Amino acid sequence: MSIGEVARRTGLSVHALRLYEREGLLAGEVRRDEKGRRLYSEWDVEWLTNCVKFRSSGMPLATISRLAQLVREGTGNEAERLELLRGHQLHIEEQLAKLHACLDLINNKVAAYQRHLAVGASGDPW
Amino acid sequence: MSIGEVARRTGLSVHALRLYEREGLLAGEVRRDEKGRRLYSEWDVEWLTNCVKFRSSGMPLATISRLAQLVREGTGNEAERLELLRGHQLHIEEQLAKLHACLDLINNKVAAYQRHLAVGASGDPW
DNA sequence: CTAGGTGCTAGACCGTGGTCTAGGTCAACG
DNA sequence: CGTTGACCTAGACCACGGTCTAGCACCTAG
Repeated sequence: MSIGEVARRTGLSVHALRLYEREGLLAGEVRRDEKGRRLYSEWDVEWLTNCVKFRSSGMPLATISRLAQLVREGTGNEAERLELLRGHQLHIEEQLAKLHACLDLINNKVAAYQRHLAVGASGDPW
Repeated sequence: MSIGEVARRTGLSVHALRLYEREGLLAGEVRRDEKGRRLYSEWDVEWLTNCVKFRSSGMPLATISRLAQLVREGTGNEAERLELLRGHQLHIEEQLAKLHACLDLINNKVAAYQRHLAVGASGDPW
């Protein structure tokens, strides 16, 4: 599968795909054809799809790279992979808490402004 | 209240506080004492606390700045404030969805690795 | 008197995560 | 044959959100 195809399927740009490769995010070597063009496997696309999820939940490239490295190294380091994943689990839970806190704030403000606009209330909700 | 005190209370650095002011994030003018030092009100701290929440939920400085501007301009633009807030509401909901998607992935992987480690199963979960 | 702590401004610097460009190779189309 | 389009590398460039420095002023304590 060509880089363009993978870009379409993952939503990443070809630039980003090359960057990710340079940064070592890919578990599994990227093969090349005779002309030096990258060839991706179905499995690479799955992995990259996971990378996209990690990224969109705030995992830094360096961390994904570390995970990829562990996977590349093969069995024997499962404990470390687990630790890394659990670290990110915590991180996500913190983010969820912050998002909920902000959502509460906004919901209140939105409700206040809606009342304000509907009733023509006086006094600035803010 | 001095900038140092506000830094302590909001968790922002004094550098960040000055940056925020330059970027127009503060609704309400920051007064200065005779010697030119910033004086913050209790209300500024509340506002900044909200800014911190907005930031930690991914609202860009530019957007907070816009909101602050609307608030500074006084009543009459409530509809636009509401629109801005609802935009961010949507944004937060998207983030929540992404976080949950990643959390699902991680939970599965964590469970897989725990089984793997406990049972000494063969085959790499990844 | 002096040292330490706090504050000021202006502006340099930084990490992160990309994006874009230059300059080149190749294959297919018309 | 020329052009178009996909790909390659190396490296420049960018936005964002800060952080830090230089150089200065002031106050307080020792």
